[in-house]
Amino acid sequence: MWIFDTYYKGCVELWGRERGITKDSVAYPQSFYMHLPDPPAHREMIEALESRFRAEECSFKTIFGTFQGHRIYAGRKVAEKIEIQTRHQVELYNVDVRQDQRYLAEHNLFPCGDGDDSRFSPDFAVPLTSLKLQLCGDPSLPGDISIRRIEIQNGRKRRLEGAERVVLCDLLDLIKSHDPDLIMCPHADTWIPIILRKAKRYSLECTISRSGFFKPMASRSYWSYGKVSHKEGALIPEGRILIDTARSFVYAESGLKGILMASRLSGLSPNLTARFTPGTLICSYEVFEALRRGIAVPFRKRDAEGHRNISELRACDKGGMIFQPEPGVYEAVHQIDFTSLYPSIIVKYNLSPETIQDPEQKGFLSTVLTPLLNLRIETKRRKKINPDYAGIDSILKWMLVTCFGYTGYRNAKFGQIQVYERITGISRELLMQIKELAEGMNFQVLHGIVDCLWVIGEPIAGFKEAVEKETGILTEVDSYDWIVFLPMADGFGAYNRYFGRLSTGKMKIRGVMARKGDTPEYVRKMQQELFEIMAGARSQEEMSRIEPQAREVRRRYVEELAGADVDIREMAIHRRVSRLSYSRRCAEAFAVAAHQKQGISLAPGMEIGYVVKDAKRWEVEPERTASEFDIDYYRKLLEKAWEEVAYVLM
DNA sequence: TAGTTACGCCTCGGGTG
DNA sequence: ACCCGAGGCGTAA
Repeated sequence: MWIFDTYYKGCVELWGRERGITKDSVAYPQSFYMHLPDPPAHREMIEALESRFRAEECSFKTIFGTFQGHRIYAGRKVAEKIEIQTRHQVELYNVDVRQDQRYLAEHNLFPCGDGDDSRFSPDFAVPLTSLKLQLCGDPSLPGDISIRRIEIQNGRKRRLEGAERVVLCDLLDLIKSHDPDLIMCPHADTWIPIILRKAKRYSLECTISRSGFFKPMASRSYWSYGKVSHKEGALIPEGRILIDTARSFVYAESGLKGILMASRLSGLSPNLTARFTPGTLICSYEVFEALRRGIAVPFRKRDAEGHRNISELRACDKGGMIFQPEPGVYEAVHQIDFTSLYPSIIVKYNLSPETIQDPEQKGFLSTVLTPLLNLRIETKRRKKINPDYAGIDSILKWMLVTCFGYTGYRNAKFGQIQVYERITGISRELLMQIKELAEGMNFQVLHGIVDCLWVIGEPIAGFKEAVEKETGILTEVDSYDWIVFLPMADGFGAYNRYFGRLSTGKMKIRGVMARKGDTPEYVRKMQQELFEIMAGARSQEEMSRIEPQAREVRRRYVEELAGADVDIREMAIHRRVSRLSYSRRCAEAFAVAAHQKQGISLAPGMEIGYVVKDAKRWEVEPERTASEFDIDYYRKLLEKAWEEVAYVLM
C-alpha cells in the first residue's frame, strides 16, 4: 500500500492508494518510557501510575545503552506531571513523538512508497491523481476574497467563472467527481478557511477533505537565536494532499518529488512535510530512524549536557573558519568546495553524543547520516545527467546543511554541544589543512569560508585529487575566468560579497544587492542586467569593452526612475519585521504602522512590503496601495547597486 | 513546533566639541 | 559636525 496521508486521533489512520483508495484505522494506545535513577524514592508515584494507567516494568534501548524502567500508557500531560512530581529527576522517552510516525516505524512502513521499496531509493513511482488550482485575487487582503474565477488543470485546462456561489459550487463538484489525491494551489492555506466559510454560508457540501474533517495547524510567531519567524496556520484536509505552492518552502526549493522524498525519509505525511522547514525534516528523519531501530527518543536532554549552552562555547570553537580576502579582481581562479562538509565530518569521525565518551562504538548520528549522505552523492551525480533528480537532490542538500545547525540546537533530540564543538573544530582544521596543502603545491590562496577555498594555480585537478586524498572528503570545483571580492566600507575585503564569471559563461553572484531579499525589484533588475553584460567579458582586459554598455544601463534606469512608465510595485522593499512596536524610529516601525492603519493584520516574523514615499520623514506606504515614491531615495539605491558592479570597471 | 555562527550595513540618538 | 554604541536586519557558509 502506498501511504499518502496519516493521522493520529486515538487510533492511527492511514490513507493509502492501491487500486483504489484505502483508509485503515488501527487502535494504537499512546505510551512513553520512564526511567528513574532511584525508583524506591518514588514508589508511591509508581504505584499511583500503575493504578491509574496501564504501566509495566520493562527495559528499553537509548543511544546511551539499555535502561530499566516503566512503559506508561498515557500522554504528554501525564509525562509533564511526572517531571514535576520527581523534581525533574526522571528521564522520559518517546513523549513527544508523533504517534502515526511511530506506528509506521514500528511496523516497518513508510509514507510515499511500497513496502518492498528502499526508503533511500530516489526512483519511486507516484501513483497519485492530481489537480492544480489557481484562484484569482489576493486572499490576504481583507476586501479581496470574492471567488469569481478559478483556473483548473488536470490534463487539460479549464476555467470556472461567474457568480461566487456558482463558481464555488462548480469547484466543489469538480473535486468530488475528479476526487484527486493531491491538490496543488498557490495560497491554498489562506484560501481554505475562506472557502470553508463561504461553502457553509451557501449551504454547499464541502468536498475538499475526503473525510469531511480538517486538521488545524496553528499559526505562530517563534523566536530562534535573535530572529523572529512567522508561520501561517493551515487547515489540512484529511485523506488528500494539499500543497500551498506559494508558501511551501520545500515545494519552492525541491518540488513535488522533493516533498515526497522527504516524506519517505522523515516518516511524516506529505501534508506535514510540505509545511515544515528542512531543519524539522532532518530532525524528524533522525527520530524516525531511531524508532525504526527500537531506540527511544529522549523527551528532554539530560542535565549533564544542559550545563553548557551555545553561548558558553569557547569563542574559538564556535563557528567555521573564515579568511579575509584582499579586495580586487582576479583571473583564472578556482573555487574548491567540500561536498556536504559537516555531515561528512560527522560520518567520517563517527561523531554522536554517545561516542564523545566512548569513541570505540559506532555512533548513532553518524550511522543515521551515512545513507543520507550516500544518497546525496548519488543524486548529485545523477542530476547532472537527468534533471528529474534535481528536486530530490535539492531537499537532501537542504536536510544535510541544516543537520549541522540542529546538532547545536538546544532542543535537538540527538544533538550535543560537545559534538557541535568537535564538528566545527574539525572543519576549521580541514580548511587550514587544505590551505597549507595548496600553498605547498604553489597555489595562491585568495579566500576561504567554512567549506570552500579560492585559489589560483594549475593544475586544479591535481589539487582536487590531493585534497580528497588527504581529507577523505569529496569536493567540487568551480572555475572562474575572473572573480571580484568586494571591499567593505573601510576598504578591507568583505568575506561574503563577491561575483565572477564562471568558465561556463554563467555568473556566480553572492552577497550583493541583487541577492538580497530587501532590494527593490527595480534596483535588482538593473543590477541583474549589469551582470548579464559583465558575463560578456572573459577577462579583466575585456571589461573596458563592455563598460559603455554598462553605463548605458545605469543611465537608462536612473532616467526612467523619473518617468511615468515605472511600475511602483517594483519599488517595494520586502522585510521581515521582528516586532510590532519598536523602541526607535526606523523603517520597520513606520512600515508596520502604515500596514496596521489599513487594517492589515500583522504578527512578528511576518514579511511586509513597503514603498518609501519620503525618506527624510520616513513616510512609507504598504506596497499594495502605494502611489508615490521618493525618487531621490531610490536613485541612491541604484547608485549603490551600480557601485558594487562598477568596482570591476575601475 | 522550533537549525547555527560570523559579520557588515544602515540608522538612530545620546555624548562630545 | 562628528563619534560611537545599540537596534534591527540582512548575507555568507
